[in-house]
Amino acid sequence: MKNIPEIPECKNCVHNFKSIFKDLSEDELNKLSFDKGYDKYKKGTIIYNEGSRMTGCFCINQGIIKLYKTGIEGKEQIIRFAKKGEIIGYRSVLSKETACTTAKVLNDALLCFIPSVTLFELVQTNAKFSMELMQMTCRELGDANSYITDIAQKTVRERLAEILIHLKNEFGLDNAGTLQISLTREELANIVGTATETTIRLLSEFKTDKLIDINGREIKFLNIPGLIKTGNLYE
Amino acid sequence: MKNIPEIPECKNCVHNFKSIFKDLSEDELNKLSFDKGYDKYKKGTIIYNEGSRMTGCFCINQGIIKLYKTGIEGKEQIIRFAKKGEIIGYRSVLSKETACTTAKVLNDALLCFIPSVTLFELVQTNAKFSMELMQMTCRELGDANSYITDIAQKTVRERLAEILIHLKNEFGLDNAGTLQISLTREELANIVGTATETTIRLLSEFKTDKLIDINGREIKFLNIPGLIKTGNLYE
DNA sequence: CGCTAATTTGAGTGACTTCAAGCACAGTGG
DNA sequence: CCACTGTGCTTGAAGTCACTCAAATTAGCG
Repeated sequence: MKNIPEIPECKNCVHNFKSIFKDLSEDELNKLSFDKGYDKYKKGTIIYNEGSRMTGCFCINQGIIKLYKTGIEGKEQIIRFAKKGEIIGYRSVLSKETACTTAKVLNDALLCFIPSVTLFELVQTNAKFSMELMQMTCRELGDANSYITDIAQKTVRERLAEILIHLKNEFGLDNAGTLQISLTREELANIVGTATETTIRLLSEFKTDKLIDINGREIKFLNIPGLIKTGNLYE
Repeated sequence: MKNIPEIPECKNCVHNFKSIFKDLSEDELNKLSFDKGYDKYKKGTIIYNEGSRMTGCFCINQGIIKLYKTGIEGKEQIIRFAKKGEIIGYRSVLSKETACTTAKVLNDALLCFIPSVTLFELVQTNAKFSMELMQMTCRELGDANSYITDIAQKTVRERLAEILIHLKNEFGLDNAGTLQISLTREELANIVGTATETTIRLLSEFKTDKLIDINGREIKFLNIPGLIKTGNLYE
């Protein structure tokens, strides 16, 4: 199991996706490459735990990471997923609090580790980067506030439809319309904030209503406007 | 209605509470004072609406502001309250998005208006201030994530107890143990994310259980550890 | 080794319970 | 007098429990 690819150079990586590091100078990118760690993580590995002190944040080079909080009686509440090009753990590093979520590998991942000092240095010296980071946080905060409203006011049915649309926007569909992230029913339930059985029943209903088609964990989108309507979105 | 007090000097105001502007230099504080607007707002006034473009943010010199989103069928979801020394609207200014909440005056308020350019200038030139602002946002994001988990997993009863404790920490009690913010049952319901009737019933139950005492809108805390337990907090 | 047997994990269903929303209406007090 | 509070009653959405079934893993063993 020792075929970790060569450590990627930040300056090559950064421009492939609209990375948070896109405003860094050549020198800063080189320094970042020099400072950072790099490792492979298998599915199911915990990258960091809720409540642990962070020594840096992670940039995802490959794979999908699930970020969740552990609530009453150990039930997980999924806060978000992070994919290629996104960074995780930055919130806790910046606020100097302990991690507010647990990060677990959903799809085998390659992660770069950016030490706290390096991140702070960049924030202090590069105002554009700092601004970019701030804006990302603000956007995330806006999303969180929206989700609070939804979870407080919408029915489970509406929320499930909404989450499906959200996952589509985040991870996309293949040519056949199949969602490009594979989640168990339980995970789906833990995003929506409901019981696994309820999620199963509602997915069946959506299938009956010809909104989606299901093949195991594959979810194929048949009627996107219908889902949007079911989720009470954009109104 | 023209007895607006003299416009407060930022340099005098900033040190009274742990303001976000505490790291500004004398010059920067003077410039801030010079740039800013100042006005009195009566209870019920809308300061800005969800979806509107922001031209600046507001710093609260006096009063309490209610920040809420409007959900399905106009039902309001209260996101937070802001009081003396806190700033509102900054998220939308920084992220250059439209306002994600509506801001309404709960208790007659005196607000300073900080134009966007002034805020951006400070962020660009004062790394310490920028850092402080970022940390505030990160903390708020952490809180939002926690609340998502609570609202998704806890019962209404637990959430109501939790909110009462939270309001206590935010607004304090007087000597008699009475909560120093006055909310209608409906507003309380709109924080918790439940129906007004349910809130009324639960408050009565809390009273029966000797956790609180109620006199109209006055809520007196009788058994704080009991409330903490009811809210499933710190476990 | 290869091929069952045993165990685990996830998906799906049905029956039952319960929490909380919704509706209607009666006070009440600023 | 209108907005807010409070109460009773009903209904429904969603949670819980208890299973079955299928597929995937792991163990066992000749």
